[in-house]
Amino acid sequence: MPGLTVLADANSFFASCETVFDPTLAGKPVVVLSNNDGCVVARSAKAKALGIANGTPWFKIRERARQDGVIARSSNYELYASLSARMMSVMRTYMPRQEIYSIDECFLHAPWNAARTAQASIRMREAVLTGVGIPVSVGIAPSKTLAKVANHWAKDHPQEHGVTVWPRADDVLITEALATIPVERVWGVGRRLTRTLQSMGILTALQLRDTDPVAIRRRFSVVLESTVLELRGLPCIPDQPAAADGERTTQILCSRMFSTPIEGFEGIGQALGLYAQRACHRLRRQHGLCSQVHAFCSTSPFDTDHHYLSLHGVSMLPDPSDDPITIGRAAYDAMRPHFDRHGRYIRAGVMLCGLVDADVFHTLDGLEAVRDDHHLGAVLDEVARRFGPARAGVGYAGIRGSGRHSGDTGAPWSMRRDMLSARCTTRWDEMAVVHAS
DNA sequence: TCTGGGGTCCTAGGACCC
DNA sequence: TCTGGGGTCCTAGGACCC
Repeated sequence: MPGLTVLADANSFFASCETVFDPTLAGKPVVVLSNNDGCVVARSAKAKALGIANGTPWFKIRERARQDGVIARSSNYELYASLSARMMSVMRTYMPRQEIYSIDECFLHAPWNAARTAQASIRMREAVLTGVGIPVSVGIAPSKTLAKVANHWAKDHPQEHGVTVWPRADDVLITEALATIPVERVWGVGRRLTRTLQSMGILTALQLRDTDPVAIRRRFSVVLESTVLELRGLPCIPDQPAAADGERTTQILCSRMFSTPIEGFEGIGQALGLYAQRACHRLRRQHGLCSQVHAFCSTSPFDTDHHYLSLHGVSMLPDPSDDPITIGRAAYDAMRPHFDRHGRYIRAGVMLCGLVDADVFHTLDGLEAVRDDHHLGAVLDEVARRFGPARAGVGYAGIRGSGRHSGDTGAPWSMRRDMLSARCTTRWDEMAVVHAS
């Protein structure tokens, strides 16, 4: 139906979240680090201006960054998820349909003309800024891909005041803008495609838009063909099914890097047990059962003194299950026969596949799921609901270290987050304190 | 010393069927 | 013994996203 696609995307979301409850960070170079304080995953505008790239390992730039006055924070996903939910709920009061695309961005459908859509977007942006404290940028266009490009344009051009409106794909101004945008900044064009496209002489978003879509489909795929059509203003990418509570995924993955390497199967077994229980918790939350449990672990690809090892095993469950003990044991059994005791492992993970709907499955005659007869999963879920995540579990999942974050088991390999901010919006004892004088 | 953690979709190719 | 064309389903792997 007629109307425009609106993409609202927070500016430097994680860094902005850190600033909401610590206003002393405003206007300063702030970076947020990945788990184990490994890489930079978000930068404030000032940090970007210092030339810090996303994905940079923190240990490589730490000294220099300190000299430059950069403030680093460990990632505080509990805080970010809470502020994301507030931001999304404010925005959906301004437009009739919202598709939450990631923690910091959503598509909105505006069934109006350009002027009215722009007005609503400006008000929406103001409401999020004053009500939640997060600055967002808005791109408005006939298709999602073009709205994404418009959103980048809004972020890169302060004179747009955070809202870029591109109502007609064939407008000469838009054509001129696309000519200045490198092809790798187009949504759906990653590193590999960029290289191939460049070798064909396609360097800008405009050149991609003006390439024959049929040729693109033959040479690449229907996905990239859609990208070309979307750049021409033809919407091809449908909304994902509503992101309601209990939404189903097709696989569940829980994996982590360790703060120090693990040698030997005992430690790997502990980690697999912990990750299996977290995956299992997510499985029950979406009312699913799984029929395959994958376990994997690997050594560091950066350790040139040792052979790189990447081990992977699968257990097929005789009957689909959501029981933490069954799934934990399956992860352990999947890895055991493949394990190489000579490795120094820095990562392990558990993936649940072959997911089926628990409510549908148990109605099938003659097929009995192994459904957590002892209700251990349900008890663990209730403990988590009342007291927060990771308060109780089997084996290492039931052990708490002295650190505040929920990933800390106290094991030597447990995740490190040395610069964690307070979870102001989800923990009574970490609420922000304001002094008046 | 120290390099994240989730997901989705598409395609090619093999197995199997008529 | 030899042999066609076309379809479906499944899986592994690749590419992408934030």
